[in-house]
Amino acid sequence: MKYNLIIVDDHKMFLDGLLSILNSENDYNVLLSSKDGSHIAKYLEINPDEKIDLIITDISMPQLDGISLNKIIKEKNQHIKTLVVSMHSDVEMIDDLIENDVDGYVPKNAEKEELLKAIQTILQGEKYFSKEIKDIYLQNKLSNKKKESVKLTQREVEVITLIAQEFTTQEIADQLFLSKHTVESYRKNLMSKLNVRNVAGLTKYALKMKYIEH
Amino acid sequence: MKYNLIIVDDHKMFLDGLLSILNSENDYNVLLSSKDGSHIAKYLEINPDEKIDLIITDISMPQLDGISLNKIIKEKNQHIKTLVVSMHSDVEMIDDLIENDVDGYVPKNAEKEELLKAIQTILQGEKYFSKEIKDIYLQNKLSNKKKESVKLTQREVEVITLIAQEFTTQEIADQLFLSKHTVESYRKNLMSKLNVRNVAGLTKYALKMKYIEH
DNA sequence: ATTTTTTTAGGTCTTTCTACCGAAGTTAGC
DNA sequence: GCTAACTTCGGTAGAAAGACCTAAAAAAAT
Repeated sequence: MKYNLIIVDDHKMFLDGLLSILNSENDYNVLLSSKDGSHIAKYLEINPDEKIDLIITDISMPQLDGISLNKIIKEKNQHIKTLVVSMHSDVEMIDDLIENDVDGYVPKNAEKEELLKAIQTILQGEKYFSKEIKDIYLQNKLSNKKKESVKLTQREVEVITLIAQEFTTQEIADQLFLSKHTVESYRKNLMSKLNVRNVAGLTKYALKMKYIEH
Repeated sequence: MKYNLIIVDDHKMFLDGLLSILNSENDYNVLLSSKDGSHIAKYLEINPDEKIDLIITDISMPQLDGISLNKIIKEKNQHIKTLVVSMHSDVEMIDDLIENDVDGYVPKNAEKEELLKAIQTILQGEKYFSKEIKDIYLQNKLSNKKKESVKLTQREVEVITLIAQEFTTQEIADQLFLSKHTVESYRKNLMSKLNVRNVAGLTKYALKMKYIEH
């Protein structure tokens, strides 16, 4: 009896690669492969009785991102396992995934053997997170004991967004109907909260958090 | 007679995928696959007589990025064709690649068929750039007629890199053994060249061009 | 209901940035 | 060889940013 898999990745070529790796194994039957998470969500809705064992998914996808897709999957089909294969290894993302009950995470620069091991482990009911991911996660958790999660308030996000959009303090003050002193306070607090030295640091943070587009 | 290929990509899994795609074709013989561009550079130096037809490479790689690798390849081995397979589709990057005589560019979300077509086309001595790439390129070139290609000098790149790394003018001056006036001149010229207003704009540009890491 | 956080704003002072100016030696392109 | 671009440095001056401080009303959390 073969396991039934579904693969989602918007990089078609990667999808092809994964497919040929899995097809060369005898245990797996790839039911469906798609470059769009929303297809999968619809498929699950239409075919509730289909026996699916594992869904392998990327994180960044155009229509429906991997995290949301995972949420949708797990909401209605707790028995379906999910494995994320991605090139992003931010702590925030890993946090997000763990909270959403993902069963495993393997970076795209992992070896083929590791991927297969991850699939096997997960199908046996265990979790699989690759060493790199665990390291990043732990290291960050340990070093951030005091810092805790740096959370910006709504107003702070507004200000840092405008700063990263190259507006001057006065312009930001005008736009938000604030005193320029207030905006300066925000900038100061932002820098100290985020532990950066100047606008360059704030801009990088805004980009990382996707407050502005690249 | 098979064609000899070399593949470079730091995403091991993608590499495996590419390999299995190419191995399923009969015309190609993958001599070497590596996740590090510098290996390839060394290999070419050690084996100057090896007959290599095509090198397929990613752009963003840890040790030696695709653009630099391409430059090294083309400097000593004009007969070797190069195909870039990447997920980045910025105009600047495409510009860079064309200037460095890359023979083709296919995005990672392309179909397997397109990849094979690209390889065939290039091996026949023509260039192959996928439609998406050509579109992005043309659209941007047309809208940027006046801007022209903004080229930064080596020194300018050094300065903008340090600016984006949150160093102050004085610190940059000290590091580069320049007067702070000089550094200020550079910053001013950079802003006017790149048409940005301040450090935030410079930082975003530095990130886009990957002068610094995210 | 009380405490904490957020939002707002002011002052002072130093440093840095940005905008102008000019200029000279070096390198590279034509 | 000439010209253009690059690299370097200087001055002046004003705007903005960044380092300190305090503080109070509003909102959120406990």
